[in-house]
Amino acid sequence: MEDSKNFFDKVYEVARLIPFGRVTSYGAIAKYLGAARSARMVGWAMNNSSGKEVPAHRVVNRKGILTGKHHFEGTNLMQQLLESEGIVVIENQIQDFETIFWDPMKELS
DNA sequence: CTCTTGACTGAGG
DNA sequence: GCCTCAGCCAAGA
Repeated sequence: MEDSKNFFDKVYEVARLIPFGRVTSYGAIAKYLGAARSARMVGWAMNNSSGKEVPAHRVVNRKGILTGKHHFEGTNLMQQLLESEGIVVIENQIQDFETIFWDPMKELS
């Protein structure tokens, strides 16, 4: 957290700070890190985070769609993880997204 | 070095 | 609300 050697490391830390039953977007993380235009890099970091303890399933795109579910093992693993936290997911899209949305800019400011 | 791909986003029609 | 286009930057071929 302190060093923040790599952009990726920051992404991992923020992702780990996401509270239970909450979700955030790639852009929110990127913006919090000062790279608002680098949302793709957040996604790339998540891809590299495979095998780590990063709750990537809590990170979705700005629409609340599980765009990254394809990167998980099963076809519905990501959805199951979210549902396990009380999040309702229909057709790969999070319901009440705005309600459970966790903005690091507001929560961590 | 150049080109393509990608877990994205905002603006414009 | 939807679709399309452009910008963004890192990694791999």
